[in-house]
Formats: sequence, C-alpha cells, structure tokens
Amino acid sequence: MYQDPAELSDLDETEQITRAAWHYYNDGLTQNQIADMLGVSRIKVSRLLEKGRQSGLIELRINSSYGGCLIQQKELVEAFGLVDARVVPTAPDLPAAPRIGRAAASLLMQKLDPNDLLAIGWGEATTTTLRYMAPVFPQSNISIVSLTGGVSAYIGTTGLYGPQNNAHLIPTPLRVSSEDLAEMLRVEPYVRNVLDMAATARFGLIGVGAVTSAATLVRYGYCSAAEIELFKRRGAVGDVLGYFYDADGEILDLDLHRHVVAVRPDDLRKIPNVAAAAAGPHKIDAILGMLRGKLANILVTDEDTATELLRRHG
Amino acid sequence: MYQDPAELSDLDETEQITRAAWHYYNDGLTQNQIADMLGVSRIKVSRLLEKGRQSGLIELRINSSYGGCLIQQKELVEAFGLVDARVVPTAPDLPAAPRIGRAAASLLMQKLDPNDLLAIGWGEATTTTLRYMAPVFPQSNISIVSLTGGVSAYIGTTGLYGPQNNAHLIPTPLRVSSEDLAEMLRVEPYVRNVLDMAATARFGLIGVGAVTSAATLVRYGYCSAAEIELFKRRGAVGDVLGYFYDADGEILDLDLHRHVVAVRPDDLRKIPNVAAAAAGPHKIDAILGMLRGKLANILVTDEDTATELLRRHG
DNA sequence: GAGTAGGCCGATCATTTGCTCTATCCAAAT
DNA sequence: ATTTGGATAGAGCAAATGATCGGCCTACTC
Repeated sequence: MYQDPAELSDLDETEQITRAAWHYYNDGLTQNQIADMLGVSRIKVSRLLEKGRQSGLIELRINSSYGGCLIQQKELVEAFGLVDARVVPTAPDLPAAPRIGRAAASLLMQKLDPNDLLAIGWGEATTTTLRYMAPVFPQSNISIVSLTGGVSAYIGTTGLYGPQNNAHLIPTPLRVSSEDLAEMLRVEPYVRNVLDMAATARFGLIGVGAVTSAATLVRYGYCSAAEIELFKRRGAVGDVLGYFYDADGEILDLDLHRHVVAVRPDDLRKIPNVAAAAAGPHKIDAILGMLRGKLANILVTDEDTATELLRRHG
Repeated sequence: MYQDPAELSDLDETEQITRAAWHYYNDGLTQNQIADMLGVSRIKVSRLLEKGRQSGLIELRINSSYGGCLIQQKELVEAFGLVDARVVPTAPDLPAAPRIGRAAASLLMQKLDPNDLLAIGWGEATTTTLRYMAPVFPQSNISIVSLTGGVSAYIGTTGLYGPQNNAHLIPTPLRVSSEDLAEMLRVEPYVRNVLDMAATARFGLIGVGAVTSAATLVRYGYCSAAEIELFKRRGAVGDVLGYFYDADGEILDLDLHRHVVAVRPDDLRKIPNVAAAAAGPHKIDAILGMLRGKLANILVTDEDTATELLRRHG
C-alpha cells in the first residue's frame, strides 16, 4: 500500500509517470482514482500521462505479425532482401516524419540490447526517432555515435544532452569547403576514432534524402539548389549521409563527396543492421535506389510508400 | 480448397484494430476521425480499441529502467541472484493476478524469440499471462508445453485452442490416486515425450502456491484442506507444480509427490529462464522458499510483496 | 531590491469516450 | 418455415478527459 502521499509526490517524475501509466493503461483506473492514490491533483495526472506519451516513455506496441499488422512488411522484406521492415498506416493530413520516427523508435528499442551502440545519421525522421528513444538511453545504457559531421547542431534539441548519455558526435561540419580540410579532419585522431567506432556499431539509423531543392540538405545550407540540379542531371536519385547515388544505388563520383566528413558507404554497409526511416511520394526514387544499393537492410516507411515501392520493383 | 472464413475475418479485424490503435495512440486522433478514415461507426472504433487492449494485441509498454520503473526490481535481482524481475505498483483494491499476469506477459513477449518453446505451469497468474499472450503465439510461432498434468482443464478458457497453436499438453490429471498409476502415466510414451520436451524449453512460466486451505490447489479439488494442514505441520510453506517445499526451498518428502504427474523440480531447474508470477501477503513465505530453492530465476510480483520479500531476506 | 519572464498549478468548460439499453440480424435447431 | 439464442450495431447519456485561461511562485536580471 502507498505510504504517506506527501512523500510520494517528492519522488522522481519518471517514477510518477510510470505509476500513473500503469494504473491508467493496465489497470484501467480513472485519472481521478490515480490522483488520489498518488496524492496529486487529477489534472496533474493528466499532464503526467501526456508527458509520458510525448517523451516516448509510454510506448504503444502492437503485437501482431512482425509487430505491425500490415502484410506489406513481409512483402518488403522478401522483395528487397531486408532483415526487417515496419509499415505504418498512411494518414494523409499528418506529417510523416514523427509517425515513422515513432515506429523506428519502437523497432530499435525492441532490437537493441543494453550496452549496445547505435550509429545515427542525418535527417528529420532520425531526429524524431531519437527524441522518442531519449528516455531509454540512460537507463539501458545505450550509447550513440554519429555517422556524419554536422549532427551536433540539431542533436541538442532532442533532449540528448552532454556526455552522460554516451553520445559520441563527430565535432565537424557535415561538409567543409575544401578537399584538403576534409581529409585533415578525417585523419584527426578524435574524428578518426569516432568514425571507426561508428563503423563497428551493431545498429545504425539513417534517413534518406530526396534530390529536391526542398531537401533537408538544402534547407540546412549544406547544398545549394543549383548543386542539387547538377546532381540530378548526373543521375542522382537520393542521398544517404551526404553521398548521392543513382537509380541502381551506385554512389556517384561527385566533388561534394570529397568534401564530406562522414562514414563512407562501404563502411556503412559493414554495420549488420541499418534501419532507414523515410516516407513520402517524393522519396520513392531515393528509397528504391538506397535499397538497391544495399545501404540499409531495415526499412521503416508508410503504407502508400510501401505500396509504390513494391509496385515499382515488381 | 478455400480459406476459413473465421480466420479471414479475424485477420481483417486484427488489421482494423492495428490501424485504429496506431491512429489513436500514436497519431493522437479522436475516435471520430478514425471512424471516418476506416469507414466505420465511432462506437465500432471504441470497441475495436477495447478489444485490442483486452486481448493483449495492444500493449502499453513503459520504457524505463528494466521496463518498469521501480528500484526494487534491481534490488530483487541482486538479493536473490535472479536473471530479471518485474515489480508492478500495488493497487490494494484490484485483484493481483491479472495485474502481474499482464506484466509477466510483457516480460515474456520481450524475451521470447520466434519459434521459441514456452513451458507453462499452474496457477491463476499463469492463466492470465497466457490470455494476454494468446494473440502473439500464432504469429511468432511460439509453442507452449505444459509442465504438469491437469492443465488442459483451464487452458481452453484462455483462447488457446487446438493444435494450430502448437500447444503440447500433458493429457493426464495433475494428481492421480495411486503411486503406480502415476508412474505408469509418466512412462507412457506420449506423456514421457511431453515431459521431456518441457524440460528442454528455453523459457518457463510458473505460479507459486501458498499453503492455505484457500489455495487454488484446494479450490480445484487437487488437495483437501486436511492435507494442506498436514503439509503445513511438516514445514511446507508453498508449492510449485504441485511439489511442496519448506522455508529453505527444500522439496519435502510427501506421498502426494509420488501421485503427481509433472516435471520434477530438478528438471525445472534445468530450464534456463523460469519466470514465477505471484503476489500477495499470503504468498510471501511461499515466494521466499521458492527463491531460496532456486525454482525460478525471474520474479514478477507487486510492490508490497517485493518490499516484504526484501525486508525478510535482508 | 524591484521588475519581469517563465513555468507550474488549478478551475472551468467543451469535447471525447465508453456504458447501458434496445433493436437487429444471423444461425441453428425443431 | 418458425422460433430462439447469441452475438452485433446503434442511440442516448453520464462520466471522464484535456484545452484554455488566469493566478501564483520562482528565479533571473538589472
């Protein structure tokens, strides 16, 4: 039985959220009843639950075939020789990134063991995935390591602060102005070290970029719209970690690639489980190329995208 | 050959539940919006969600340390040399069995791999655990095997029907009237076969019986209240699979044990992961003895019980 | 030391949700 | 063909929930 309610309200917030979530979702109690048990106001319970859902502490898991009920998952695995796949139902009016981010987070949390190392790349879906996973890292002692430079900029916003989470980031921009500088940075001991570490991770998480002037790469100022146009003419259909490839997944020979500080595609392929999170009609070509180039072997996407991928491939 | 319509509509419903659950819990849509998307009535969505939660298809997982936030889990693991532990918050007015059943189901679903074999014992908590896991079995192709006779009687009520779920049950009562008959049954090829299979499972799930005249063993008519009284005088504090043990976990030398058709304690200990689900003040002694006798190495219990176990042990 | 910004808390109220009761439909037995 | 039982869907309603707002406290700034 619960002791003095006052004492309980002093407890860690995570603890409170956990208790509230248990009583709410597993016991089916009302927020009022929980409020009484925990010695807080009803509205507080409502907010605790909201926070738990937002932060990813409370996760919904669907226990059906392969963990999501859509047949397409199996089809994707078979068609592209993947290790696993997740397909979320399409909801036309909702932004795709947070939705597949959640699915990717769920998949990774299921697969990662304590003390594992997770290598992360670039992109919106990657960022949201990390946000949902953030509360789990410190507790299961999972470390993350970046696959590219330029990650530090946005990682701060995801709730992964400082070294207590064992985050090893490459402390360079994603792209630098000269080939020489890029090479100097790559052989700089600390950078070298992180790059090597990334290549030895057991799990990776990457986004897939489309070749559009609206791409995240452009929005963040790493590429100009003119360059994108040029790459497109050279046959580029998408990029992974800043490396552009054609429809067959062959990495193009671009100047840009010599200016990038990131794990090379060949090393990325050495990571045994690489999950790519991407969805949307404008990414179809990019995803197809990525899959053909075997840059990832786990795909997290949405229903419409999966349908289209299978149609094009078949 | 044509499809089984029941199976088809089942799949259909699973799909609907999955979609509804995604939109509801992950996308934060209202039931009305989901109803419009799926083309069903709002109330139908409400019922789909309810069904999903009830059946265990929708699981709310709490992602904090070890999957439940209580420090006691770690303390239990350390104090008793366990592999893992789950502690659920106590709710004085709610029956304990379904609550720890849910937690045990969550734990097992996390640990079991596809094609695994799960050996199950006796008891209320075991039953509810199985009910929550039922929808997962066919899809991840997990087989179950019983550790004792007398299981068939109640297994039918949990939704695990027939052989399509790879359920291998010992087709005998738990207890028979003579030593000879018990021995004959044990060496009967099919029974022998199931007993051997159970002993080779990678995971086990058992309940822990208290030595009370209100015990499940008595309620189901396997023991008389008088026998219980006798066992108690002989030093019994609890039972596992129908075998009674004393406070140190030593199996007693009772006539009853020679009349029981069940995997023997020594073989139970050979299963690398045995989860025991039990809670309540009247079970403290039984659980303590069970832990000391190393009959299980994973414990699922509630907060009050954990506190008391640690206090008594420390 | 005063001001101010920001976050936390609680009250009110519209919305959402699920419970209950009734009507309907399908299926099986006669 | 009819009846009957059980399951399923829908309407109305009470309860539960969460969004919005104003107040309070804290902490930081000047």
